[in-house]
Amino acid sequence: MRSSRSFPTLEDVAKAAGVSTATVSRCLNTPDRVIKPTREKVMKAVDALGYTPNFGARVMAAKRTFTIGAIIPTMENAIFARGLQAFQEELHRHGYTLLVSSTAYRPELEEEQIRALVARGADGLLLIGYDRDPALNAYLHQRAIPTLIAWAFKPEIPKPAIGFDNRAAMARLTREVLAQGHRRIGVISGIAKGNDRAAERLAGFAEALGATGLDLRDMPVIETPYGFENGENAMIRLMQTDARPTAVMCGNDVLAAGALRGARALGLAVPQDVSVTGFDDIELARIVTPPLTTVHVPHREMGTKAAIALIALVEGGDSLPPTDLGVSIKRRESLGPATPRDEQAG
Amino acid sequence: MRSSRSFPTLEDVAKAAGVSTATVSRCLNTPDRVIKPTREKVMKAVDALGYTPNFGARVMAAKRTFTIGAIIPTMENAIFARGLQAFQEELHRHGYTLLVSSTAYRPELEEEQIRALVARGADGLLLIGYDRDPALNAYLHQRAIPTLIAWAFKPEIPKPAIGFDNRAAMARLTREVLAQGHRRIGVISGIAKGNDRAAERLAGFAEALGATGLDLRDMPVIETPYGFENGENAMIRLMQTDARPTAVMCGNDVLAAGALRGARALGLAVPQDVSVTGFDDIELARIVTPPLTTVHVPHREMGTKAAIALIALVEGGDSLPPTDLGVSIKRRESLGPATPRDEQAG
DNA sequence: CTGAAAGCGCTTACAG
DNA sequence: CTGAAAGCGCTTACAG
Repeated sequence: MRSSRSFPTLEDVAKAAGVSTATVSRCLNTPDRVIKPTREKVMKAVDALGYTPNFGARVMAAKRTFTIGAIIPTMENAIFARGLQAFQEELHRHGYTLLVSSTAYRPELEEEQIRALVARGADGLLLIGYDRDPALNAYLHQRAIPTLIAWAFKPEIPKPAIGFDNRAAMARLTREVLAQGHRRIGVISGIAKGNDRAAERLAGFAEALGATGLDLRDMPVIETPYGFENGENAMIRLMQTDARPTAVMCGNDVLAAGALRGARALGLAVPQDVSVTGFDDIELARIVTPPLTTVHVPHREMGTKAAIALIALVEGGDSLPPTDLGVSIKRRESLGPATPRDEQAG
Repeated sequence: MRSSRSFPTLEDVAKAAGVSTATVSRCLNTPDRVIKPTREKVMKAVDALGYTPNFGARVMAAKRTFTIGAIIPTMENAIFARGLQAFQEELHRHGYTLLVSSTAYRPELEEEQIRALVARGADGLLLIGYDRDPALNAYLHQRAIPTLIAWAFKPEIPKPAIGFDNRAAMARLTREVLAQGHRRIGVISGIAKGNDRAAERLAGFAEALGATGLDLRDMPVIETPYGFENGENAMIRLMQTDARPTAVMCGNDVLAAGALRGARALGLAVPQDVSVTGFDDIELARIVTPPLTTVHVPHREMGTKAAIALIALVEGGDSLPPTDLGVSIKRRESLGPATPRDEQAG
């Protein structure tokens, strides 16, 4: 049993070294405020006793846990896994530890998770996207928990955020698709409700369309949870209609990988019969055949910068302007020129 | 500033409700030990003040954090991401929070991470595999931190573990490959040093080979860090030798996906010219062309059961026997019968 | 540069 | 069922 055996305390060390507990504490936390001989005596005692500070006591006295909480939709999606990995590595470098929780893409669970992490003493919080109940924002504000929003960036919202403009990115990719002559473009989107990144991507699509005089309402759009099989099924549905799209833009790479397989199941060649695009540029985008034209998002960079920004927030206390990481378009084989309708209808 | 504003304390609640702090504490932690009228009075005060327990104080007094630490090689590998996701979901269900740290596949970092999580007050630890410095094991034992090993299972080692027998699994898959007539089999393995799972897979391969009168030393084996491009390069190297293997077994699915692309780069058809197998059965195994024959590992189940077992260890205190989850072989198109040497040499 | 001492906000035997 | 009080092990003004 853990509690029955007791570990050496600061006081034990102080006694062994013949100093006060205050001095031991200083040796450990602010060593330059102690002269060298004293410090050496103390450190020797620390080593001899195998002393480790008691976490709870330290937290209570210092009112900080050096712990950062992150709440993400899921670790199973490579984009969050990579970003979170980089986030954790950077936190570790600064002496912080990561507390994680996931909502499994059920936004209604987020509040409970936030409260749990706050109750666990998280010094700061990393949250994905802006969509949130005002009451929750009020709670966060009242508890004065530094919070950073990642994976999204809206210049008009004055909250600390680090990410990229999903809408602008999708608009850019759409313009590339339009430039290839496509005029009938299908969309396989993630569920937009409760996911502002998905909603923004759809909005960006509509925006680029509008600029060319086209209308979103004329395009076949399917919303489906992110997932390989869902992409496959959606693709099959889209291509079995009378007015087949010549290009299908997907809400992320996983959906696009599924769409590729859907096309194959239908005997359609990509991009000759139909073009496909993704979003995120995860490893999968390079692995599938043909490789995906997609939006490259710097996930690791986002994670690293998010860690730095959040620590600054926690330690500095003052707010940070939203920062836009920017994305680029990765041109690969899955996007080609539009094929005249009659030819492809075969 | 967080520290300047102070939140209501237990004592504030006690005063507001006209009871002692002990009673408030009981209402929150062991409500059945308080009669209903008292409890209602207290809860009303809790709500009115918006009271939340102070984490540090609670930890110090209770000597528990309700926090579990996990140290994994990386979140970027889907197998750990999925398992950890399930692990976290189950922990959450039991009121525990997950603290994560990763070694980026550098085993020498593990000790530091373990100490950091212990210092953060983790009530228990999830560790991957058995390979560990004896001094570290001694430290864990001395601190009396309940520890569970996952992703591996060795019946002969009497430590709490939950996983599967990597060696037996690889031996089984090898027998399938042998049954297809392959006698010259290449291996693209993960780095075995410091990774007992990779080492065991290699050992399982050798074992099955030996049972058929073949010898590992006659087979071309490449060790390389897990990674798509590494698999691709290794495959190209293997197939450019004089004595080409007719089948290539890979240490995991990511390497196998790379091998598939390497084969394609060389103009080799899979499985007609060369068979390829994977390990893990992540989503990718179904996505690539052709889909991979691989070992199916129940990652989510492992995560969920690991959480349950570790909580039992933390709360019960007594040890658990190692449990074997078992794996199955997924037969897909990437494995086919061996082709006569002269034919394929072309 | 160092020490005595208060205080952080809970939990939990121990009484009653 | 409830309360008074000790105690958990640190940190940090405040003196000196």
